[in-house]
Amino acid sequence: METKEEKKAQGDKREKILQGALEAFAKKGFYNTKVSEIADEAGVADGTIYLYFKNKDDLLISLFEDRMEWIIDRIEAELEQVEGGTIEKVRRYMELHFQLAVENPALAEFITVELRQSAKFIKEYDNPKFGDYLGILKRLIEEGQQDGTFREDLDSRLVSRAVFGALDEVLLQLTLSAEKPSDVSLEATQVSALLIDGLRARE
Amino acid sequence: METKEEKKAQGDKREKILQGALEAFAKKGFYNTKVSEIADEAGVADGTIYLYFKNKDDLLISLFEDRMEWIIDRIEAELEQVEGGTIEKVRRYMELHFQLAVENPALAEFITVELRQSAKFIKEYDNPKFGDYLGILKRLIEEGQQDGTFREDLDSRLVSRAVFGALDEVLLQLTLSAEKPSDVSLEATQVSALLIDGLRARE
Amino acid sequence: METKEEKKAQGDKREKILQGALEAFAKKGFYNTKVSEIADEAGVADGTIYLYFKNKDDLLISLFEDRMEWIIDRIEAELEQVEGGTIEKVRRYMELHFQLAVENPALAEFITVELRQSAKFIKEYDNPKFGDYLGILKRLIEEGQQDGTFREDLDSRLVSRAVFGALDEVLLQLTLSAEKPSDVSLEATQVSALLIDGLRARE
Amino acid sequence: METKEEKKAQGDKREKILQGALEAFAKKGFYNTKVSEIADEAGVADGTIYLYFKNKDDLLISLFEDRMEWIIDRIEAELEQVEGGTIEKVRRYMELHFQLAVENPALAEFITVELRQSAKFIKEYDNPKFGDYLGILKRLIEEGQQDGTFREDLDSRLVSRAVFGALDEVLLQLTLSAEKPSDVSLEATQVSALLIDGLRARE
DNA sequence: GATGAATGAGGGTTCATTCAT
DNA sequence: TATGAATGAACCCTCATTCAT
Repeated sequence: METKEEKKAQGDKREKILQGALEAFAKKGFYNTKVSEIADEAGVADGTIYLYFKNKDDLLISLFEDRMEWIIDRIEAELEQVEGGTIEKVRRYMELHFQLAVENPALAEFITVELRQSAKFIKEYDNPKFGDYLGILKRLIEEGQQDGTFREDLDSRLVSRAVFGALDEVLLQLTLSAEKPSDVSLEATQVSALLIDGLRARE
Repeated sequence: METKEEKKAQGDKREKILQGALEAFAKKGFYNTKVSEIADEAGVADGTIYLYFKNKDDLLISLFEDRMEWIIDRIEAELEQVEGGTIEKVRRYMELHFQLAVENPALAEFITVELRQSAKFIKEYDNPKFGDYLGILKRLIEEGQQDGTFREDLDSRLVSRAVFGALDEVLLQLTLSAEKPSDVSLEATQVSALLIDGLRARE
Repeated sequence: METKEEKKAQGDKREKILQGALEAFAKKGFYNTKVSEIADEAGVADGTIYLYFKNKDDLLISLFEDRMEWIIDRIEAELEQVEGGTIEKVRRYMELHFQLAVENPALAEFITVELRQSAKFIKEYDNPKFGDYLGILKRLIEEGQQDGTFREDLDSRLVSRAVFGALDEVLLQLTLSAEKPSDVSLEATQVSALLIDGLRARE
Repeated sequence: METKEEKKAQGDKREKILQGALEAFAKKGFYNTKVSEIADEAGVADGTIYLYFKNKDDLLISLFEDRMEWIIDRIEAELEQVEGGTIEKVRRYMELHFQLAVENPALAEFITVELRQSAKFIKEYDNPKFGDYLGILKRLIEEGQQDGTFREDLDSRLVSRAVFGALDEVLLQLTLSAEKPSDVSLEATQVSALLIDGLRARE
């Protein structure tokens, strides 16, 4: 029992810091956020952050890893529930992408805005979890190509990128607009329609 | 004559700074670039930058404005040459998007990576030129919807965003990969195929 | 019995900390040594140190006091064994100074390097034990002056300082050199020769 | 003219910082001196220090180099003036050692207290100028050994160390005592007597 | 007593911006 | 205009010390 509680207490503080960082980064961006602001947001002392993370960069990377992992788990769990063919799965994937964003606006802001910067400038970090996330979509597309649902003349890797980009940009726009939407089903439906029809095999 | 030469000389120095900033931002990102590095790259003194720009933020914004304007001019000029219907124009738009990126790799890196950050964190700046650029695409789509080429059930504003996102993400990927591609026609073709087929009206 | 054991246990832990501090200070110097490193070296928790010492300064001072006392006891015990006149005693004093250093290299590094700093910057501490150590030498010199062995035109306090300085500097040099000497009798002999001949009364 | 003035202005600021650092280090020691205190003492902004020195360590090292060089020049110039044999020169060397200390009390405090620490803990710095300073003494001793004035059974390197140690320790004591002496000829004479008689060849 | 996670004041260093030349 | 030395506010991170367990 004791070890479990200790583990939990530790995890709690680490998680509080990650969450504080997420809020802060979403609000002001990585480079405009002071470590002390993260500490404030998390309700810990500045120094405490350095008990759990090597430095500010490491905190950013850890936040990506942690949240992407959570997203991947959620998406994969939901996709398993889907009854229907590949198209239904892809549609659901897109729907979930938007839905998670609406449920977690700070996370959405953080990922849409910071992912690119960090991909490029945090040295020697290639964000494997993001690759995993894209991999889910890539596999769905390949499934569709194999079962004849999707056209075969498109490279699955390239297309998964393009689809992600489309979703991400639309989300960015929603995210940045002053009034945060509580419902994005319209947007989700339209973007799905565009992309799925683009993917569909023609006779 | 004299005024013109002076104007030109001025313009030359201003342009050298903008170009220096572009190179520097592309290489290291806005937040990791020192003003002195921009000055080095431009071959001017640090202080000179402040004769032409209010501050570092203003330099970033001016760079966006200037380069986006240039891109818009190029795209609009090229689109006027296009013979053929809306589909041909949209295809050409996408092609040009990639082509300009290949011809101006620093510019491509700069825009794909920095546009989002700056959109969000440079205070009170809503990047009107970027709106203009998207506007071109939006108008093409609306033309297509009016002449029956494109489906009418999609919001042109939303779709133009999605299309831009798809192009941009694919470009980012190309841009970040170690070996810079000299030819991206394959990628351009595939992404066009996906998106244009998604846009097409069905009978 | 129990109290004695407790006392001993206490003493053991206190001594472990002092020894850990000695090793650490010798290796990296007072200002470059973290309290946590001392704790590591001593095999105790960081907080434990504060049960035995008021703070890091106090630990330094206590270490001086303790080790100087031990040195003084050793020297005095050995000097009592010396058969022969003042000259023999002074020679033995110098010999012992080097010998103790060779036997306790960490202690030698610590004292040669840290004594001066601490003498000056640890507030309100005038290092009485060091005075005691010098006092032994001073008294030997005065004995020699009274019994006619040593010249009387020199101030014993000043000379004891000078002699200590000579020994200390030579030791510092030996201590800092890469290969730690296991035998320093040559150095001891030469320095003795120089200083004792300098002290000797002339007819 | 202009270049010379510029050079001088530059030199002036660098020198002001060195002098400020010297005062500050003498007063509180290297590790207890904040960079901002040095800046205050020098009458410059904190950042200015980093235009002239890489970091705080570099400032310390530069200060050693610069001041030791000055001392060496002074000593060598004075020794050239000495009429008389080796003994007179060694006596003068010792006298100058004390005299320079009295004339430059901050410098004396700095060198007596900080030299050892820095010798050991500033990484990869072996203080060549200090070697030069000792070299002067070593050469004088060797001269004396060759012309028969000094005994030949002592290693000149070792003895020069011992002599320096004796001088340095006596100086430290004078330096640390509350009332700064304006005249140290007594001390100089006594220490000279001790050491020179120790060095002298016997018939 | 013993622990070590948590604290938060403090300091070295950076760098956008200024201004005397 | 152009320069670049100088500025000093800002910030990341360290580490001596505390205290709940």
